[in-house]
Amino acid sequence: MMPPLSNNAGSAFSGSRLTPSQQKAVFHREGPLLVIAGPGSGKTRVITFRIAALVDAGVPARNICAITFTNKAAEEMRSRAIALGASGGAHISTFHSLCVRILRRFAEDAGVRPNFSIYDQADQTKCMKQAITTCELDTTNFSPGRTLDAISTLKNKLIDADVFKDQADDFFSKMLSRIYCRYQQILAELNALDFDDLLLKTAFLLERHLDTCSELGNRFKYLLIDEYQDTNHAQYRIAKALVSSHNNICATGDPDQSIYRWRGADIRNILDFERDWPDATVVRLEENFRSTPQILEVADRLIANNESRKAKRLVPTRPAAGEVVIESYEDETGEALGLAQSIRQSIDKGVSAPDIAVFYRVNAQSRVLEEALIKSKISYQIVRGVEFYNRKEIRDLLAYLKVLVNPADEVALGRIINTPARGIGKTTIDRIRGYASRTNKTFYESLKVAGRIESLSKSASARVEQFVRMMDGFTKDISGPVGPLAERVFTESGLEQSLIAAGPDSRDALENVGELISAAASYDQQTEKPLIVDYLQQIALFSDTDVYDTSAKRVALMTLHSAKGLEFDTAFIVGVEEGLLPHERSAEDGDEIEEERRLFFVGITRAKTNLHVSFAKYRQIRGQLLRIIPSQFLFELGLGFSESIAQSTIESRQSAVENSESQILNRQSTPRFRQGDIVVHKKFGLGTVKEFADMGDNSIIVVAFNSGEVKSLKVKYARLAKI
DNA sequence: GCGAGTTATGTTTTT
DNA sequence: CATAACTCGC
Repeated sequence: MMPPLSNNAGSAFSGSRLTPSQQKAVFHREGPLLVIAGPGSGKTRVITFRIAALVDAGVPARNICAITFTNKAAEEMRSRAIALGASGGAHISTFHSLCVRILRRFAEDAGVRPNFSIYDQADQTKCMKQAITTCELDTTNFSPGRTLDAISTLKNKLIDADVFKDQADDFFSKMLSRIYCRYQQILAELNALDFDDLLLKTAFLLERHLDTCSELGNRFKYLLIDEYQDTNHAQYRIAKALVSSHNNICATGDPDQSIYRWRGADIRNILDFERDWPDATVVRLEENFRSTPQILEVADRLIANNESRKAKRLVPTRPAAGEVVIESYEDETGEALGLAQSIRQSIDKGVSAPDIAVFYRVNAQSRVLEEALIKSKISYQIVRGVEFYNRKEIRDLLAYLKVLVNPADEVALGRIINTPARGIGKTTIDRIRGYASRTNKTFYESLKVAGRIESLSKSASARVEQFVRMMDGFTKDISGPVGPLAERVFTESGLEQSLIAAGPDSRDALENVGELISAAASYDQQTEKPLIVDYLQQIALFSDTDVYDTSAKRVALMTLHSAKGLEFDTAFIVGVEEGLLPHERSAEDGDEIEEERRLFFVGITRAKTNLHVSFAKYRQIRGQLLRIIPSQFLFELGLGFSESIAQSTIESRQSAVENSESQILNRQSTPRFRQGDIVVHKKFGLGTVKEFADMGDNSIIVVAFNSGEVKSLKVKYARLAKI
C-alpha cells in the first residue's frame, strides 16, 4: 500500500498555492481521473504537480508515464517535474515517441524490425504513388494525397488493410482497399512505418500480446494524458490497453480546444471518458489565471456559438487591464504594415518582444508579415521548425544516415544514390531493379553484386561498386556518436563538395548542414548512449513548436494550430476573414465551422493582456486580388464590431493606402489583348502579342518578348500591361 | 546521364 | 504565382 497523497509540509511543492480543485486533481489517489480544464487554468502545472505528488507518495518515478502533445511540452514538463523533486525517471513524451519506444523494445511481437524508418508525408507520397501506379489505377481518381488521407483515417480507427479488404463493398472502397494493401506491402518491404502505423502497430501489439500488455501495465502504473480532446481512436485504444490492469489513467483536456478532428482526433474520447471508466473522478478547472476579464469575455461569447458543446464558464481571476481591439486594413500588405506598427507600439509600451506572438490560419500568410517585420526592423522567429528538416540539403544528408541504419529504405536510397551526381542514372537503376526482382534480392543487396549484373556496363557497375564501398565504410561507424558520422558522411559522400561548387547560392545550405551537425553533436552530448537509429527516429517526430526558441528575444509567428498550449502577453490574430478563418475548405459542414471557431478560441485565449484581431478588405489569393468579407466570428465577439471598423479604418488608411491603391486598380476582370499589342511583363519586359486565345478567365496569350523569348502565359497570372 | 526549359498542378491545419 | 514533374536535346 502506498502512503496517502497529501499536501505534506516537507514536499517541494507544498509552498505553491493550489486552488481546491487543482489540489483535488493533484492529490487524487488511484483510479481514473478526468480533468476538464479550460484555457489558462493551470492544467499543465497540475499534471506536473501530480507527477511530483505521486513520487512524493512513494511511487517510483519510472512507474509514471505522462503523454504530452508535443516533444517540446514533454521536455518542459520533464524539467519542471525534476525541479519539483520528481527524479528524472518518469517517462514523459508524446504518444508517437512512446510508441516508437515500445515498438523497438517488442519489435518481434509487433511484427517490425527495430531499425525501421519513419516516413513523413513526402516519403509516404512517394510510396503511395508507386502503390497507385502498380495497381494500374488512374491517378485522377486516386490522387496520392487524397488516398493517403483516406488510409490515414482508416489507420486512426485501427482498420488495417486486411480488415478493410473484408468490409470494402462498393467500387471505390474495393479500389482503395487494393491500394491500401499494396501501400502496406511497399512499406513493409522498405522496413518503414508511417506516423499512423506507429500508433496502429502499438495498439495491435498491446491488444494481441497480453503478456506484453501486462508487462507495460506493470511498468507504467500511472498514465497521464494531456490534451486528451485531441487524441484519436488508436491512441484511445493504446491508453485503454496500457491501464487495463490498474485503471490509473488521468486524462486532461478541454473539449472547446479540440482542433485536430481533421487529423482523426475523436472528441468522443473525452466526452465519453466517464462512460469508459464509470468510477472516474471528474475535476473541473474553470478559473482562468492567464487572461484579463475582457479577453475571457470575448472568448466566452465566441465559443458560446458552438452548439455541440457543454456549457462551461471561464472564470476570470485577473484584474482588468490591457486592450482587446479589432483592426481593419485595406489589404494584406496594409495589415502586415499595421501589424508591424502595432508591435512596435507594444514594444514601446514596455512589452518585450518574446511576449508577443502573431497567429495566422495558414502558413502562406507568413510571408507578407515577414516582409513587413523586416522592413520595420522587428526581429521575429517563425515557429515552423520542421521546415528545417524539409530542406533539400538536410533531407539529402539524413537520407544517407537512414540508408546506413536501414538499407531497405529505398526511398532514402533513391534520393542519395546519385546525389551528388556520380553517374548512376535512371537506366542503371532500372537495370538493377530488374535484376533485383528477377533474383528476389533486395535493391541494396543487388547493388552489392553490381559486377554480376550482366545488363550493366563495366563503367556503370564500377560506379555502383564504388558507391557501395563508400556506404560500407560509413557503416563501420554506425554504433558511434551521431555528430562525427554525419560530418564524415557529408564530406566523404561529396555532398559538401557539390554544395561548395554550386557557388554562393548554397551558402545557406552549407550553414544549415552545419547546424544539423552541431544539433547531432549536442544530441550526442545529452544522450547516455547516442545511437543513430534513435536519433533518426526522434527527429522524425519533431513538431513545429519543438524548435521554438523561447529564450530568443524575438516576436513569434505561428499558425493557430501551433499556438496550442502556449501563452503570450500580447497576441495578434491576423486574417480573421471569411475563407481564411473559418477556412473555405471547412465551409460546407457545420461541425467543421465549429472546429474553426474553436481554433479562433484557442488563439484568443493565448493572450494574457492584449489581444489584437485584424482583417483585410482585399487580399491576394493565389495571385488574384479578392474582395474579402470579415469573418462571421468577429460579430460573435460582441465588441460592437461595426463601429470599430469605421474607427480603425481611418487609422489604418495612412499605412495601408500606398500599397493597396495600386493593387486595387489591377482588380479588373481578366484583360483582353489583340495580336500586335505591345505589352510589358514584370519579369520578361517588353514584347509583342503573337496570339491571344480568349477564354475568359483562362485566356492564354503568346508573347514574343524583345529578349527574343516567345512565351505562352495565362493572362490571369502573368501581370501583363498593355502599352 | 544530365540539365534546361516547358508544362501541369495545386490551394489548411500536422504528429 | 510558385513549384513539382516531366520532356527533350545535348
